Amino acid sequence: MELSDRKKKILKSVIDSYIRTGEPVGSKLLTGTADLQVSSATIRNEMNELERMGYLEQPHASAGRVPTAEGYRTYVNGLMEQYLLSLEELKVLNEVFNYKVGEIERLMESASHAISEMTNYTSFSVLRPEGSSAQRFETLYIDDHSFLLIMICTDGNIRNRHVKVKASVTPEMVRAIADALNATMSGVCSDEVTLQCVLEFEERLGEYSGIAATVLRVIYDMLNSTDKEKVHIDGVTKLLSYPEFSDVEKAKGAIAVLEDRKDFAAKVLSRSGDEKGLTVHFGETGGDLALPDAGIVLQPIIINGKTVGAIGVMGPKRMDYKKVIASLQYFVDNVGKQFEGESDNEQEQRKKPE
Amino acid sequence: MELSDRKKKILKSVIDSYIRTGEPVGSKLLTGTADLQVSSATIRNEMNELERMGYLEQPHASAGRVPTAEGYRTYVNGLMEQYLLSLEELKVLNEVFNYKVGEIERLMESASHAISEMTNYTSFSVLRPEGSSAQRFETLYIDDHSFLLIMICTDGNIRNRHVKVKASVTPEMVRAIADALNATMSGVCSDEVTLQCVLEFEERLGEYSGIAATVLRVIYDMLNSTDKEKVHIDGVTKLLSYPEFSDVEKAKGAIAVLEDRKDFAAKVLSRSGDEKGLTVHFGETGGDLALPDAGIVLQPIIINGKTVGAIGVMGPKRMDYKKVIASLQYFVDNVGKQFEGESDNEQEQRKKPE
DNA sequence: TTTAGCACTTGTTATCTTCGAGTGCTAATA
DNA sequence: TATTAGCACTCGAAGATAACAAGTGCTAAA
Repeated sequence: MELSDRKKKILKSVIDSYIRTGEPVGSKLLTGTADLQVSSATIRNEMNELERMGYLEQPHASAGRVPTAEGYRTYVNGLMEQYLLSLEELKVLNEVFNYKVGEIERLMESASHAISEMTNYTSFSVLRPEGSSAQRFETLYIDDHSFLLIMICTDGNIRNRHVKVKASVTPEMVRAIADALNATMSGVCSDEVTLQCVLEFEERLGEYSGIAATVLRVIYDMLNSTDKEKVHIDGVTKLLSYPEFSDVEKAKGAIAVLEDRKDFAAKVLSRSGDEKGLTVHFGETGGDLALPDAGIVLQPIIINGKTVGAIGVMGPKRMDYKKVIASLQYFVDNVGKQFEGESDNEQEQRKKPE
Repeated sequence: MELSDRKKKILKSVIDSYIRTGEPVGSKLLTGTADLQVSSATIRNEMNELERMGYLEQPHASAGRVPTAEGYRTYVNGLMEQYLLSLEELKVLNEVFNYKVGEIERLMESASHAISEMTNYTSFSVLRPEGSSAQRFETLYIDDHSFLLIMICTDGNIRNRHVKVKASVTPEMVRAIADALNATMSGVCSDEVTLQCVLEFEERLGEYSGIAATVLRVIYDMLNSTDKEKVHIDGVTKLLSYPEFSDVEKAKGAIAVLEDRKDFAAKVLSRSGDEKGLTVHFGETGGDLALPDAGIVLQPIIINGKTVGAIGVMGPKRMDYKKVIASLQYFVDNVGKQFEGESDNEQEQRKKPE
């Protein structure tokens, strides 16, 4: 059923007010608001209908109205006005782009921090695990007792480790290690490292085989760490400032969801895989991201058609969606600009917003 | 003033009980406890004295006694018995050593996680910023559009970045970059990069100078990120389970201290610099680590005489110090074994605890 | 269709009481 | 002299009660 113009106006006013104060809003409060030139009684009637239609509800019989999940949904999908980021806010966000060059991971962490600060909600960023396998290995001689072991993955990502050993190493030895690795281990991922690989690797090392065990350990660790979700969380305490979380149990519930990083990352990423754009999850209706008292806004980060992760905000259900959405969208738009087209740093430095 | 044996026994019993239940403990409760064969009246008298001596206090006139900071201090410094880690617990901790080879950073993070799980308190690990300057640069050609830029610091640490550029790169170009960097930038730290350096670097790049801006940006970022404290926090929600933090404001206070990572790291590290061993901070008396309701146990991590960071636990003031201390000490002892003597992996793999 | 008026509902807040745990003190006891 | 039983006292926690305020739905009039 379509909402009349007046109903829309009232619904919007109720939600705006509720977002601002957190108090259930009554008919009298709305009387002067907006361009509603009607009495409180009329508003009461309308609110009554809005309640029966499922957009509002009463916490208890003699309180004002509070938006339902459905109410929030229609609010977000059209009722709310657009939020224009202030110059101050733009400056903060742009600084993120100025100082974090190239690396999406730290760029997202910084952005997450900035967004948490400017919205005053908890924010998070999640990076999709790589899951790719090793394509090529390189080594770099550092000094008598250490060398750098570099793994170049099939997807272009790079992992490396500084390997320190008791025995003294030489540039030739380090080169031999790279050769042996490339001969035996290229293209494998962590569960494909068979005993045969290992033995062959040792054999190929020849006179240097004494170091094989150490190298294999490091390799094993590198292969495994590639496919680990990276979750960054910012501003947890902010959540605790809102009255909806003044009950510790509720606060614990919300924070626990974030703290179980592995599980949280899985949920966020599966959701970001399905949806290409920003999604909003209110309370219980968030599916696997269900949280009775919190709302979550989730923005997948897609670069060159690949979902590389997501960034988002968690706040009370009544959070300032327009501001949160504007911030996230500004970020993702600029990330796009910066990384699209074979991720070029140099060119983008000129284009980047001032 | 020395405490009589009986006073010690009573003080210990009070604290043991308070740690267990969180309730102020009264004289009657202690009657049957331990080997105290005296009436509640006698205990009352003793407790009265212990209060006047500053070891106990009453939350209000008609409640039981609660330990003061001084009480906890004497408890920790001798009254409490030693906690023996269970086989289960040893296994969990040892697994940390088994799976994280070599890299102190992730080893500490994993240990922090394990310790949080087994003690049920919040834990954290802090890494001292390096602050060293670049000694030498290396580059490694990856593909047409990217190369690896490696910075070897004066203290032996290594930072590196995968630099992606639009223009196509060649192995020779990449080599030229390394040479130019080594000629102009070795030995500098971030605030010593002068305009002169920059210009000279560009000049030395010669025909490749088009890439200078990108490289400099990355270098600048690397130089700065070296001296960033790394703080890892685990099990924040655990704190919220204790009644002393059932007031959100108190919980917020405690968590906020952890969340202001920069500030927290500074405090932890300054404290870890002064003290060589494990320290315990109770409530207000923690100096700069002051927290009205929380206790902190802090264990510096010292490798080859250098304080590289610290690991610690935060819980309610009445936390199970013996267990926390035992866990932290076990960890630090084994870290010592693993990394002492020019940090050798290979040798230690045999020694490491099973 | 709108509105003024009113009875009704219900959470909030404050006040008061009761209850119980625990104390300190005194006087008796070993 | 050290210990203990007994008791009056204190003070917070928990519960009951009442006053209050906010907000509603409904009715009847405009």
